[in-house]
Amino acid sequence: MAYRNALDVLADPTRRRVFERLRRGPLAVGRLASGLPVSRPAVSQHLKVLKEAGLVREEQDGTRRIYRIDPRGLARLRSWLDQFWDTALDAFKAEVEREDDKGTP
Amino acid sequence: MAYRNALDVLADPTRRRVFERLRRGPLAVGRLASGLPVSRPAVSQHLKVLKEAGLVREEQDGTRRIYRIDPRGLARLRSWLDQFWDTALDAFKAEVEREDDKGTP
DNA sequence: AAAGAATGTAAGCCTTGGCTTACGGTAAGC
DNA sequence: GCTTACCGTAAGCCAAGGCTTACATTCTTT
Repeated sequence: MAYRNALDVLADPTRRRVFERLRRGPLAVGRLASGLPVSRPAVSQHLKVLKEAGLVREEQDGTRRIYRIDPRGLARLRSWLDQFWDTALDAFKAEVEREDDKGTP
Repeated sequence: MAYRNALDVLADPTRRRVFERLRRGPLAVGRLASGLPVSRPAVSQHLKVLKEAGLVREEQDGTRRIYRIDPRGLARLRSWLDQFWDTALDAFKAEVEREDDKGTP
């Protein structure tokens, strides 16, 4: 799969846990992995995917890599959902009104 | 996998296309499948998953099954993202302010 | 320069799950 | 009642991808 959007990326439970741990602030890979039931390399691979999707940023600090959430990735996901939200809700609303018309002739 | 949330479910591209086609209004399975590059049973399976996740509702009309988006599923996904959005953005904001403090002593 | 710490990468295994074909079931029309 | 339309389900195949172990790399420290 060449391109993975935010939904693809956040689908995996472990990757979601990684992402949710970053919610409280930046973390190094080691500290990130120490609270999860998978190995450190596994976390590293998840971070790579999250980074490619624009959901996290990376910053080097000596021998450590500090990861933090990139709000731009969140914004893209939010806008997708918002757009969906609007049209889907409009359709739903119109549908309900049609049924109301039938109910009260 | 016993329980699948909205993110898991909407991760699959085909399933996302099914869901997005329902955005414009209710559709029967056959019509839904006729615009997609997969077989009708495949669409049927996707609809089952979407239904279990509370993202669509089903209604019988003769021999046809009409599917439509269930706004409640969308609402759950939205609230998850909103909660994430708030805390992640707070952390990001506090972080930027710390760097500003260092920049202008 | 040598050693240690922290992380990314490669290779391989193995489960998950999406797709197809084949089949079963139910409702409408003749 | 028999046929046709429409749909869900079962079984099986196969690619995608997550995990681990082993190794390579880079930076710091002494």
